[in-house]
Amino acid sequence: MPPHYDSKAAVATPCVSCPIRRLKGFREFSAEELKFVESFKIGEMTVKAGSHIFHEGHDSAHLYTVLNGWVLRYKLLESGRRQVLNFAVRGDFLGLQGLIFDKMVHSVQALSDARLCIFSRERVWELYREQTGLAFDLTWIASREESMVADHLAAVGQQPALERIAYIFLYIFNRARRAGMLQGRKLHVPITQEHIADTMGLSIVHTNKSIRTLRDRKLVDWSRSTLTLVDEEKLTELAGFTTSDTRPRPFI
Amino acid sequence: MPPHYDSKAAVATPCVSCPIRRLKGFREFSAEELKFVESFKIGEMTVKAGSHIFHEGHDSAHLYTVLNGWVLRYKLLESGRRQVLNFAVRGDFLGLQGLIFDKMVHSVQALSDARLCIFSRERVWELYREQTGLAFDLTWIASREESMVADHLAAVGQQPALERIAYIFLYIFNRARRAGMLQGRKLHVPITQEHIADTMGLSIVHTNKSIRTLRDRKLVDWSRSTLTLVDEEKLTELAGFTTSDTRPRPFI
DNA sequence: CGTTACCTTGAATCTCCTCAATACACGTGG
DNA sequence: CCACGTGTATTGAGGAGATTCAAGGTAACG
Repeated sequence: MPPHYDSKAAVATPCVSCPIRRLKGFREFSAEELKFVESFKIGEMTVKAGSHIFHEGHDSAHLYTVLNGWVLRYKLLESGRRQVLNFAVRGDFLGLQGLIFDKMVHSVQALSDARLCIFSRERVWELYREQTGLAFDLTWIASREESMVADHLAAVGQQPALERIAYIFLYIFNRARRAGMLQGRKLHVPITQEHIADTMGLSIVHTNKSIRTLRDRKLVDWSRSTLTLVDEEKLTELAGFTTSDTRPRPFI
Repeated sequence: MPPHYDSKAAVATPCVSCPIRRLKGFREFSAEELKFVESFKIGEMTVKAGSHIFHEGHDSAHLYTVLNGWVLRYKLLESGRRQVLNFAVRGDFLGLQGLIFDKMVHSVQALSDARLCIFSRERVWELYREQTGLAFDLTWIASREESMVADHLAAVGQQPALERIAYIFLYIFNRARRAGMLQGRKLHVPITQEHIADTMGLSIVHTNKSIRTLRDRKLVDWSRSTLTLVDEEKLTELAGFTTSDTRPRPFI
């Protein structure tokens, strides 16, 4: 089940001038690393909003880095319910689990139109052999991903609804902030209340009522897919804890 | 806050005759890898039941592999509530996050008296430089850990209490099975109902009532720290899904 | 201008939680 | 050997929080 390749794909950017590298918080690459990544990169592709990049249970020949857009990682249960595991943004790596386990253990879907960088799965071995720093980056990425999912688990398992919503809003906002995706204090996200509900283990109805409470208390605003943190401090206090995203060290 | 070293520590086993390597499901090591791991290993230690191996927020000079015993990884929230992230058994690696983030993002505690293999954190760089296979193993370990936490998240976020308990019992049993820790169809575990509750985001009382229901339905038995799967098939069906532990490929 | 996707709100219900009390096993010290 | 404390398991009762059901409402799009 190959992903949908956009025929109108723009010309791929060379890694040297990759916009992600310029974002602060992303580590420097050596000239040698940059050269390797350039050869490691197969190309770029654009996926349409709603289309799937990986299907749970299937394998994939490729690995991706998100260049633009919002991406969803989720699991479907036999009951038909969906657990959202995480949201991916610019700079996030996709498909590591497919590489490790030979098949994906969750699905990955584009929430918005998204542009992805494509990497060769075969050459990963070369990467491990020749690029120690990049190999460590892959471990870093996997470990950080675990840390984020663990934070979500703590929120879902131990916090009441209002605190959970506060937590996930903060989380989404902070991730977008680091990826340079904010419009001032506002953030436009293609995330619905149903996504929030499926992330935090709540019903849509209760999620909606909780969001309304947060709005009434003037902590956040949420309208037309735009998230505004009105009072970030109080929201942080309410959430109880935040994913402390120390120094990111992404793949591209 | 250094871990508690047991003065009565037995002599460390050479890696060549490591009992874990003989367990099926663990990958073979090349002679070269074995030699490296031997030099990578600092020693062994025994920790007492209840003592901490890592504290959230602190760093550590060492990495560990569990040789024997049960280990708990958990997070404490500001509200005082605890989220158990996972249980570690023989062959599981501890402290990777401390290596990656310079500090632990969760705490690690021995549930029983446990014997650990100690590795040098400094020499990890050497590992990445010279031992491609072992470097990949570390990524594998991080990725698998994420996958397990993601499964727990799906259960906690989307399943009712009874299904959650069924899930975690199956999970614990399967992990113990792969580690060769079963006594026939029984498993002696130093896990309390409170641990189960804090893993699955339930109160102790409701956890107890759910376990009772499972016992009444003759699916499991739980008495004196001994877990028996009376009807594994029905339990699996009830749980809805299980962590499909493909080919383990641990560190030692 | 009708369809679709998403958001919103009220009402009834139920799952799960807290409180409270008791029981049981185990280890320690008198 | 028994009394006592501690940690764990058990059970009932009442209530809070979250769910489901049901019915709109609103914005976007062809």
